[in-house]
Amino acid sequence: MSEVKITLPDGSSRNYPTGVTGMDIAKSISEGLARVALSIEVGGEIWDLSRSINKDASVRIFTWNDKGGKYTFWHSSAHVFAEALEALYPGVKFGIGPPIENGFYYDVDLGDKEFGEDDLVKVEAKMVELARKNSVFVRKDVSKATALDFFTKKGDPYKVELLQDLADGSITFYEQGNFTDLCRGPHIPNTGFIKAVKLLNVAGAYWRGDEKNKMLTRVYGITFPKQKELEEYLHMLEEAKKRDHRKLGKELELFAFSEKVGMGLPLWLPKGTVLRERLEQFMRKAQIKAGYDPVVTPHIGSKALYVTSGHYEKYGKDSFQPIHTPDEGEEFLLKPMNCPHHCEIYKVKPRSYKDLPIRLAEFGTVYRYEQSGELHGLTRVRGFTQDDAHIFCRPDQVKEEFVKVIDLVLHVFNSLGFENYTAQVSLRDPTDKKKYIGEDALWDRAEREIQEAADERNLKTVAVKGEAAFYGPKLDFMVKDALGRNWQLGTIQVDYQLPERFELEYVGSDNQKHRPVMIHRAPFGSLERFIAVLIEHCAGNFPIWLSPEQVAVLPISERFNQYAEQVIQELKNQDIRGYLDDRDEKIGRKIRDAEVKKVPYMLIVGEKEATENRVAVRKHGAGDQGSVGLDDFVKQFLKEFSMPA
RNA sequence: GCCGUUGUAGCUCAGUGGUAGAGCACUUCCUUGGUAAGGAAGAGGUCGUGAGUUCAAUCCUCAUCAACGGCUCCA
Repeated sequence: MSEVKITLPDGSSRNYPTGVTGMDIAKSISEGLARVALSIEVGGEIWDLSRSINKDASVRIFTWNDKGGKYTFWHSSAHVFAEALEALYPGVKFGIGPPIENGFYYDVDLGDKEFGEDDLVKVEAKMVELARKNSVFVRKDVSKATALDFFTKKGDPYKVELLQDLADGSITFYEQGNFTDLCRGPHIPNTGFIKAVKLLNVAGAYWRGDEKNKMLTRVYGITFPKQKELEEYLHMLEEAKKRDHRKLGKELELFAFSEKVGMGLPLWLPKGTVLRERLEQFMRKAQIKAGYDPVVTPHIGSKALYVTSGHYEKYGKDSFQPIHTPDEGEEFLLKPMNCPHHCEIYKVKPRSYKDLPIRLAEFGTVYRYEQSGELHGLTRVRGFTQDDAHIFCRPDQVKEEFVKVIDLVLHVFNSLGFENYTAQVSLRDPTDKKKYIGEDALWDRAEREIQEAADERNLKTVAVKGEAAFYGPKLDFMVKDALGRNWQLGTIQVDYQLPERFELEYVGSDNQKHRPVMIHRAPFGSLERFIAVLIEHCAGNFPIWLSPEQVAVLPISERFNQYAEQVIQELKNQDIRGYLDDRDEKIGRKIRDAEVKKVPYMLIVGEKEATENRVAVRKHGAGDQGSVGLDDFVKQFLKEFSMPA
């Protein structure tokens, strides 16, 4: 009998009879493993445990504790969802139903049926019922003709469409209970592993992600092998919602929106403004150190400016519409980006190669007419301020400048404790060249330079096609929000197009005219989005150098208000931000209110403190810290909590 | 922009085909209290907006605006 050599993750290997299954291997390792095994990775592919292995391979058995195991589990859950849906609503047509980071979704076409909350509950119950049947997932190789015939007869046009793109010989069906689906697999051994089911929400999604196609109903769900894990997950979601910047922004009085002002146009309240201005100061300082020159440009610019830049052609009809003046035919646009203005600053005088790089920085407020459905708290707004700068440099300086910007971005992230970011190299979509301007050679060069610069700083990057700006590729720093959604914060872009369009020049050492290269960069991205993500990261407990209110002075009774005034005045003299709570309330109440407002330090003053010029220190979330002299407190505070350099 | 859900006091939310309620916040008074909510009284709402059905609409219908969850988009 022939044998196959199976190598396990620990490097050990064993021989098994040819045709051994993952389940056989699991059992041979331990009965315990066999009971919890969900799928198996064979030579880099994830397989069903029941599939025969016919050649030597490295394997890894997945359980619920592995990402691959969860993936398999949720993929199978999507099939059970589909089975339940079909049982309850015969005639439903199915799109695709993949596993995702947390759970799965299935896109379905329910015809005219409205699918709401009640339906979710019904389908959930049905799923649990079906899962209990311990139906086995059976894999079948089918020919394309058979598959097409099956789904045509069943009346599943979306599956038929999917099949048309698949090659004959590579098509598999999976069947469990009364449900058969076109599926590459793999699946868990049987439905009985699925013990807890929650359908989370209903959404619309265009078929194949194309807005020209029909919109299907997308149902999101998640399943677990234990009820308790589902409860923990739902609890975790609730906790995450408490950190939502929209909730905290309201509670901590940082920003607000007004229907009258207009959607997507944030109003910065006094406390939010302090936070914002602190961040600006921090960035200004860092930029001065890095050789940037601050500039200021107007909020509008004539249409000609954007025709030159190419933005008008690209976004003109999807922007806020032109502002007209009493002069016939004169048009201005609200500025949607700062680059064209900065190009004009570059052009105010002839530049020599010795002047480069020129780094023009501006906290530029821009306005973009985002689609109404896209607006989202502070992370996607119609008016926002970029910590923008444009570096005009010689071609031979691009990489060095790019690397310096990477350092600046990392400095910002480190100073604010952002550790879990993804550095994404955003490239062109090679299949859709119409979306971009400029010659291929320049694009290739820019894409190469970005990757080289990232490599130079040992930045772990992921390359994503189709995410470039229309004028050039980018290096984007992506950070997740409280609910796991990805947002782009910092961005660095190499641009050979705008210098061309604006006919920017410098005189080289050869006394000839040359084109500079432009690097667009914004380490925060936008103040708005950055603050949103910052709020969610620290759950409103800001680093103290950023806190809108750093210290609350709480007199024990009105008798000590006068001393408290002295304390708060001294703090203000030392640039420490704080407030005096001189309300006619008990100290317990004042403390509670300050704790709820997440004020980092509370200074409690009464008889003892007033006579000895001391303060009783209480730290947010940590309680009483004992009493110190006011001067010592101030000294220590300034030492510990000044803005990072 | 598209699909779905929601819209009641400053905030969080009850509630009803016969023009509304709670808690917190707010105002006043009492209280002067030592580390997470002292007590009392009061004020506050065209029930998102517009139209329709009805003797009567906050509630039913339609439209519209906004927010929320997604999709598409994101200079």
